[in-house]
Amino acid sequence: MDNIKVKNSNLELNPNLSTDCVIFGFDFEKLNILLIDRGIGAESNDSNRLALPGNLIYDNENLEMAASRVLNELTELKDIYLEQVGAFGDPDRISKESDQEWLKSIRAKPEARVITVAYYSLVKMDDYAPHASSFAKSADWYAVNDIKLLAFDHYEILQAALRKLKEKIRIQPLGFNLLPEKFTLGQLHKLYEAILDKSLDKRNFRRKILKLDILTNLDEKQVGVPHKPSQFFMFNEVNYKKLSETGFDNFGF
Amino acid sequence: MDNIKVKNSNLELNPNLSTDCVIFGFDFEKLNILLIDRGIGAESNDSNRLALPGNLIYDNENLEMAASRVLNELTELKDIYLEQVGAFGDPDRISKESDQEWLKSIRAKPEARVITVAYYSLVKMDDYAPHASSFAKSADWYAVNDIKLLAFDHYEILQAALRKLKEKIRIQPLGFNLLPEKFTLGQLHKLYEAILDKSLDKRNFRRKILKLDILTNLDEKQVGVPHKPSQFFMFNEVNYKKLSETGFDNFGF
DNA sequence: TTGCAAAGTGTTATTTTTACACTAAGGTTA
DNA sequence: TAACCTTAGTGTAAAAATAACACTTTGCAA
Repeated sequence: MDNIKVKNSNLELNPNLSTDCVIFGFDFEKLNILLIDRGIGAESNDSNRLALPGNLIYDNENLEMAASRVLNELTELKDIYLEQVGAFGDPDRISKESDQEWLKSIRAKPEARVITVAYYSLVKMDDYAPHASSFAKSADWYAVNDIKLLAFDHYEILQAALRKLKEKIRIQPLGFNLLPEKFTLGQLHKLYEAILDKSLDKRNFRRKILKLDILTNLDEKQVGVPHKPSQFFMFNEVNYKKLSETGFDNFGF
Repeated sequence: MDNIKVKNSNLELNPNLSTDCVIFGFDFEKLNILLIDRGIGAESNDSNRLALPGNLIYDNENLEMAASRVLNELTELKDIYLEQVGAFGDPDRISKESDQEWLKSIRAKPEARVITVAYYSLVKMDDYAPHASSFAKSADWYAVNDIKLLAFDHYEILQAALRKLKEKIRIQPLGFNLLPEKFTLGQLHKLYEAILDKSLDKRNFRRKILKLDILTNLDEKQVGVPHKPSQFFMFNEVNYKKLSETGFDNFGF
């Protein structure tokens, strides 16, 4: 780690290339996203203050490394699942006045044309405690569904990431990166509903997810819940990984 | 068009940003790709001579415009279907010796770090007659399955484009951009087999594709073929477009 | 006239999907 | 302590989709 930082700091940040991270987390209720507050604009409810965490890319970094670095600087998490969303490069994507104002405060060449390569990542919310970082005065989780506006073209990037995530869930198992080690089928069910943004029949969901053979029943019950306690499950890492690689043709909720 | 060219020529090509096009065509037998021959390397069968058409991006261009410009310079085709494959940006993606040699002959800063944004496009092969262009001494169609090696990281880009195309065919109708106006069900069948790289049951394919309600039977037969002549079909543009937008959940061959 | 090559056509068994409602367990409350 | 609330957990039947499979037709060529 330290080696890499030293190496990077000796090299130039490329003024034309940046990366932005769409960091998803799940709180057992809804899908959340980690955003930084740029701390400009008067209203505290001005969503334009919020932006995806991101930064310029060093010339010796590959794209995923750069995204991983941004994620790590912000959350101190390592080895996090990352998936490329795509490149976003409209010539005027950073030229809005409020965006330029902010860029001037943090960048050497705020007017340079920048294309950004966006990645989305899935993290366990418990693993992250919000705190500041080099490029963010503050960072926090926000419910995805509450976000209506973001800095730059970040709202568009978020929507693209959501689309990708929804596609992904159709052909690969999902949850390993978003849920704690032990979880209930109800929680997994809620996660799928949150990502797909629609309700799924409980019995059909259970039958289908169990047939995938990626879950291990821990024979351990919830305690202290004011209703029938649920069984805990964990992912069978071997089968989960196998299925991630092969994918499945039909998981068409 | 001319306006755009003039505007572009007044602006700088950004030395850090390029676009590459994976241009697919179908010859009723197999999937083909349009590649340029860099004309270096001794052996004529040295696939390393071949590269995806691509170029640096002007600072006032958005990414799709740039890809569209490259495609248009090469083929003189306009309004072609383009889909982003993603960004490719390993720091050493252009540093291979033979690649550097070529870059020196065509670029001002051959050593600059370049990330490329790749697009794939689907074109009717008949609409294109191979010819040279500003960035290509020669260009020709090659069978996708024969390609084992390309310049830079272009082979990797091709594979990523193929993956995307295969995913796409599962959820959207396809063929409009690859087939002539009139075509037979056999040709459409072969197209699907070529893209998915596996054989599909004839009767099941026909039933499924007809159920989509995107085809119009022209009540017109092939003539001069040494076997039972086939009916010609065309796409029903309205239904095709509608289905492109909604997509379908299951077309899981 | 025979042969060849691709077109065109249905049925059946299997699998997958969808829709749907009640009982069980534990804590909370009146 | 009984009634209540909340989530867990369970099965079936109808409908739809998929998969597997073989023979006849048409036109030209030999």
